[in-house]
Amino acid sequence: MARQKAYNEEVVVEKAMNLFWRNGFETTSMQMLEKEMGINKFSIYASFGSKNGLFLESLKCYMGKINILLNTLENSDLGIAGIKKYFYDFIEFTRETDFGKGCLVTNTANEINDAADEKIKQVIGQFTGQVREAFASILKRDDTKDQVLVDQQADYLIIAMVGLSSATRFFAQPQLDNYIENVFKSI
Amino acid sequence: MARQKAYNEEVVVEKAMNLFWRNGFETTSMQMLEKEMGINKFSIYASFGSKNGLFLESLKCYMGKINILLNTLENSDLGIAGIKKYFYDFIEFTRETDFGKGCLVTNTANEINDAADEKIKQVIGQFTGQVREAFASILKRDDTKDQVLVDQQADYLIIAMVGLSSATRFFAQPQLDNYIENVFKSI
DNA sequence: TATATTTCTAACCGATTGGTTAGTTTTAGG
DNA sequence: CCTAAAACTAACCAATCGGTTAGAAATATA
Repeated sequence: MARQKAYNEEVVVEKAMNLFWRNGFETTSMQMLEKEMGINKFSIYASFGSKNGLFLESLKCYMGKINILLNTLENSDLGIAGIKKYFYDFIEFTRETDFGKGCLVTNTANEINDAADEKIKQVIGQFTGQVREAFASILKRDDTKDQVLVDQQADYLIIAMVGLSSATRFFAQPQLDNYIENVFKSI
Repeated sequence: MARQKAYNEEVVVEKAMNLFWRNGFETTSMQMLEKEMGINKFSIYASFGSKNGLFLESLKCYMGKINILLNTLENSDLGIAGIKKYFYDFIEFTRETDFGKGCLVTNTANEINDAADEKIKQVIGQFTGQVREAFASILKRDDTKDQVLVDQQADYLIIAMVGLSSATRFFAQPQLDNYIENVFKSI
């Protein structure tokens, strides 16, 4: 009954996600988003309400991509070797984006302060918990490990993963390989 | 021959450093700095030239504090146990500042993009190299390790340290303890 | 083809950004 | 005590921030 949208929301969100990923939330201005998404500021606000709303959708888009890696992990029967493979897969995933900027969620957690938007903080917590649970569910398959050990190792691995996320931004592949091999030597 | 400064530059830099540490470079505005440092914008520009100049001095101030920990490490004869102690000392150091914000240099490295000020990028590189060398010099004291192993372990430890820096911001003490114990289990 | 509804363009909003400057206050040396 | 030099206050600057809005353009339905 009226004029139709000249853009697809999923498509433009992915473009926004890439820009946020490359530059961080604060550094990414509406001007830059207009250019990258190829649509006018009006359309961004019509579709996503605010810069925050667009960023939340971008985070969800990112998490969708990570979930593919997590599903691969959970469907594998490699045990701890599968988790190690996830670490390597994650590096490859971040390299695919042609700029090496680690994990968007970790970067966001590093950027925001306590006064940040509650929904964003919530998404960060959910995502971290989700990855930790994926690790724990794999570890739990080995019934020689009791729950205490599973929790300890999952806690260790999620922190090692946060470290890897930063490391992919500043260190070369041989150092990252060396890091991962050492991380998995201790479990 | 003229009016004298009503403030001490070292004192106000430390205040600026704390504000930058708490909020990051971009989020910290000149308004906030004026308030925290207790001096007028004019005086800040007279003493430090620019927001960037003030930030560089703040980074140097931070590194001076870390150097105290590194000196303690290099003067100890605890070997790897001394490096482990440095990890714990670092956590305590970040907790002392009443807001838990990890390592200012790591945070800065996470925040800036490729187009950032060259001097800042240089300082980050120098600092990372300095900490890595401190680790390497301790590892080298054990003459059962060859140079290749020393380099590998130093590379591993510097990445683990970057990870710890982020982790202090989001994880509680038991998880951090668990992380450190696992890190040092493998070397 | 007429109309109702939505999308779009582009100018605009107040607030805030980092940074500057004119003019006043202070103070040490002559 | 006078004066020159530095420190200070506070008003100001253009540019940019996220966000809004009036009016033109497009289009599915009647």
